[in-house]
Amino acid sequence: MTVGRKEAARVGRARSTTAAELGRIGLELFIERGFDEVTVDEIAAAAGIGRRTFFRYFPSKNDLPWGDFDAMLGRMRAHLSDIPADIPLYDALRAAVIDFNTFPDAELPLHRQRMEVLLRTPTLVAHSALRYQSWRQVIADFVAARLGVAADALQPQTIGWACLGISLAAYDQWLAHPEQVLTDLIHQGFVQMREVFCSRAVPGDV
Amino acid sequence: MTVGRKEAARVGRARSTTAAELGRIGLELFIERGFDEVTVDEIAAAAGIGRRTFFRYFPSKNDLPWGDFDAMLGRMRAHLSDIPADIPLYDALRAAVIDFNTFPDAELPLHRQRMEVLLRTPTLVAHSALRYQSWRQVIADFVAARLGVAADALQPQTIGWACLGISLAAYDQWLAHPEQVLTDLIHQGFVQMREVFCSRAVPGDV
DNA sequence: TTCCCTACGGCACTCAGTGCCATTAGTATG
DNA sequence: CATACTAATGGCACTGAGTGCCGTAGGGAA
Repeated sequence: MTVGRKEAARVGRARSTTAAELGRIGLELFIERGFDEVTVDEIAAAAGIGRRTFFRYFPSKNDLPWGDFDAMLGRMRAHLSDIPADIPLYDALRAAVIDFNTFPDAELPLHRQRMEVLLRTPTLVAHSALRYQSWRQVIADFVAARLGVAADALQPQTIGWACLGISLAAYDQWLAHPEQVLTDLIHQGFVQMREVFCSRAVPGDV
Repeated sequence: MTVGRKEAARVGRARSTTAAELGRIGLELFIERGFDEVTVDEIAAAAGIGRRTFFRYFPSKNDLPWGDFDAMLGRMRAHLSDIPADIPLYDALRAAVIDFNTFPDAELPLHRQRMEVLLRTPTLVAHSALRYQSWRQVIADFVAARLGVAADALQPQTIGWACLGISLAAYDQWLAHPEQVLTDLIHQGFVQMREVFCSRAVPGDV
């Protein structure tokens, strides 16, 4: 079980590239010409590998633009578990979602382009639904632990959807209005959600 | 501009089937053998039409299980515009979402099977994202009108996501626990959303 | 060197989806 | 009835994603 940080020396033939490198090359092509205008053959050729090999690095063309999303989920999970128990759930969620979407200024331009591809290409909008499932589950697990209920119960799942929705609506604004600040938009989303859902209930509400 | 209810007599060759009929046949196969196990060729053969013709009734295999979703959206839009202006936004949304997902008892078993296919097949979960865009927009348009802001503004879009999330989380519970009542679950989702988002804010919250 | 192990990549195949176009089956008109 | 017009059908060929199979290349270990 050598979990060497680079596992520099392994048996067998050395890998000819990395998922990160392949992702960089592919994303560049997508940004330049549009997702649907680039074939897997072209990405493979640009990376100097065979088409068959591409599918050993990414299960599908759709997965390429996401980069190492699982690692990001891991960090969000870690961040959530670091939040003190006396912070109210609403504030904890807001902090975690904002943290998840906070990037160094230097990375913002590329992040914007990546999200432009991901959120403005119908094929990818569709495929993203599968990634969002894992994202929502991270939120749901946290909410479930806080409330002492099962992670697949209605409330944690509903809140998972709400947080996802706040994020995606914020991204949509951010892409349309580049002068705005992404994390501010997420904050506003949380506030505006509260505005609507905390309006006075009519009599008879449970 | 003859908008005859059946337009019984038109010029040109008569259609050999209908989208509804094709949808019925296809859905039956999907329920029986699973979405991924049925090819378009098989659906076409079962319906007695050519494969090429299938794609004139549905833009993709993924669209078949949805039936006439646009018509349902139209009804939701109509229902929303019938809601008196003095009903609070939260209550109006809850009523509309519940109404959208209310079906006669006789239709429930089939509806459950349809949703089972739609929500438990990864391919369709992904594709659904595109349908949900239109659904959310109906909600967003209503919220925007109520609040007097643009339909593509942050708040209407965020609330659109929230309502979608409440619905889908409720459907997930409903599929997992057949003894529960779908519309009750949606109601609970609205209540539970409020529970979390209306918890006391810490000082400094805008 | 030889062995072993792992990654590579070519090939052939399935299936979704599309453009093209000849054919079919209707209605309208003389 | 014959002809003209119109719209749907469906066959054919093609592109592109994704997969199983398998021989080969390139690395470390004995």
